[in-house]
Amino acid sequence: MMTIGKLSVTAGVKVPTIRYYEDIGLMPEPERTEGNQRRYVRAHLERLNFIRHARDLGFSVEAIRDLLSLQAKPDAPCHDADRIAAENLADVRAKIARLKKLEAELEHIVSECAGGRAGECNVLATLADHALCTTDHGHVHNSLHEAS
Amino acid sequence: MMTIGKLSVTAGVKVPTIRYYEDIGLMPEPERTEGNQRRYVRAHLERLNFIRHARDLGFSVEAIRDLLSLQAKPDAPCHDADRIAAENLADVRAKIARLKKLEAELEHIVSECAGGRAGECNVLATLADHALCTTDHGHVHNSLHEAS
DNA sequence: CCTAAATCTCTATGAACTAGAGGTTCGGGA
DNA sequence: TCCCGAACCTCTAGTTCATAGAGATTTAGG
Repeated sequence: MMTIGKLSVTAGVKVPTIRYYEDIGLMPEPERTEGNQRRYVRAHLERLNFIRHARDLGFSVEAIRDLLSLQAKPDAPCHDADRIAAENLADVRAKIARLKKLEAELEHIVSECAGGRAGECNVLATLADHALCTTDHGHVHNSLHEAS
Repeated sequence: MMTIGKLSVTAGVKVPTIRYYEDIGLMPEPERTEGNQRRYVRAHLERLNFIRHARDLGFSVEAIRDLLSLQAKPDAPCHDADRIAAENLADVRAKIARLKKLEAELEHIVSECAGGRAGECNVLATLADHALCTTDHGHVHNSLHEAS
């Protein structure tokens, strides 16, 4: 039996957010004390961890709701789970690819600029041109500043 | 010279969102026709592409504003760019790591379940246990369903 | 038993959009 | 040249996913 505060710290989810998740039905209503305070058990912690991880990774609340509801029906769960997983896989891969590009650019910026040579850094031009592009839109001239 | 509709389609950003970006100062006010309609040039498209990519990758509007503002001051821009880059690098790496884990799990789900064997699939138990965990919280028993 | 910390509900704020109402402008065809 | 439907305009309101206070109540340790 743990309080909402303990659950909050353990799962790394803020107290109001836990109550919010209860409101929208992601978390079940826990038992209450005589004085109306929520008391949670380990199962709640695991569910909340699941929700937090999924949110961190960009799943919408709706997707999480789907996922959580699946386990309630043990008949033919695979098909739905498969669909949900497949729907996210391409997206996840695209995100990884773009983040890797971004990582490389950020590394470049940090290592190059940490030296302290200001004025020779074309970081922003680079970023504006290609760093964040997954779709190849060819060689376009950087005119970021012209737009502002 | 393109209309907001053309810009919207080309950049993949909805029309109201473009106007919203203008409101909050991410996009500059473009020229207008006699009849008060916005007309954009290529520079606007590039800037909007930059914004969209950055948003997709999880940068906040504030971070993007920082990045965009840097190029306006050519004096000692490196220091700021460096700081902004460094602030984001760790976060980007963490995101990549977690997404890779998620990718592996999703692949597993898709390949395993695509066979069609319903009822033998422990996808959800797997997810609930460890799939989405970056912080190792040890071997906890899956009791997701007990919480609902 | 007493009190400080934690909890309760409820309402409001925040970011980042998104949608709709009601009116105006644009551009291609008759 | 005029017309009309699509696209545009502003403005307000709603959405999602939280997060922050106000003011009242409960809990637990000394």
